Amino acid sequence: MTNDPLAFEVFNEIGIIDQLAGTMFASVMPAGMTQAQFTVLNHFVRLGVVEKSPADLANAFQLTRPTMTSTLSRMERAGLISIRPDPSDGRAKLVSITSEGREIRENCIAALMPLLPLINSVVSNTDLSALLPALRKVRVKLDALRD
Amino acid sequence: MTNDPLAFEVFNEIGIIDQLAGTMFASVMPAGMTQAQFTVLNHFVRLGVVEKSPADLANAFQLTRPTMTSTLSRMERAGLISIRPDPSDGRAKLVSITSEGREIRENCIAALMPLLPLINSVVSNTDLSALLPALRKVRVKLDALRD
DNA sequence: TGATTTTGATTAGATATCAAATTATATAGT
DNA sequence: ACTATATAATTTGATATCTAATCAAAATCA
Repeated sequence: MTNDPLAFEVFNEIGIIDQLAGTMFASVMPAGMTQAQFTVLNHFVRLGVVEKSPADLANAFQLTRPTMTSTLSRMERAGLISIRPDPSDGRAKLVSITSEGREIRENCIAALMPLLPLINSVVSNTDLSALLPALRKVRVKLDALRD
Repeated sequence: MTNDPLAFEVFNEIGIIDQLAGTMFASVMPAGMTQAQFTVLNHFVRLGVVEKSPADLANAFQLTRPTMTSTLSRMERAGLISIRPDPSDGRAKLVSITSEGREIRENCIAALMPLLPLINSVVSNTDLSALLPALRKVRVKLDALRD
């Protein structure tokens, strides 16, 4: 039936899983919270980042700067982050997470947790454990290709 | 470092790979051609579909009907598909691929092919072969969860 | 039959994403 | 110092995607 090259089939499966996982994610998030915004909040908390420029954030997530501008504007309007001019570079800005942003992120994490038993009920941790290093390997190699 | 549950880490890797693959895909596609549109063209050719309603297509790709309406409109405007009223159901429509759509799809396939040696140069077919059934398994289970 | 519910498609209004173009500030080069 | 180039952010205009709301036609049911 599917006579695609192996790599395309793998990417196809990955695309479908990403879509399914994304739908599960969205279905439990608080109103208005998106994956893009959650990723930014998570970055600040998980890595203990205090301040970072939009350009650095765009690089970290491998998104274009206009995309970051757009997401950050919305997040600032929602009170999740704070943006100030960079005193040492007139072109740049510095983004930081607000305490409200931290709270919202905690809520998101809490909302995500109930998904785990659901996922584990159909996919064993054994399978996931086997998958993780294999996927990492592919990701790293593919990432290195971007040059 | 990353202290996430296994499942989240796996989904995270999958998300990154999907993004990287999507970028590679987009970089070789002819102007204006998107993954969404290519998927529709491919569906008609690969499965030998003659006519199918927008609702059926939306189901096949697990997208909402408004999303299909939007994509199909653009594709019709571009001459890739043809849309006619369903004579047997006054609400429905029937979509089919045009000969121009077939040609464009061939061009896309041809444009995609050079990616293969590039991918194979960093990821072995052995690794991909191992990954495919594992991913399929997860995809199927996750898909079944959608109920 | 007549009213209710379901289904197909669309429109409206979001967010995320990109490429191309613009503006402002820095940096480099001569 | 002055010009040319590079970098940061943004604006514009596109596509894909979603949810909610609308309209029309079909199917169900009372």
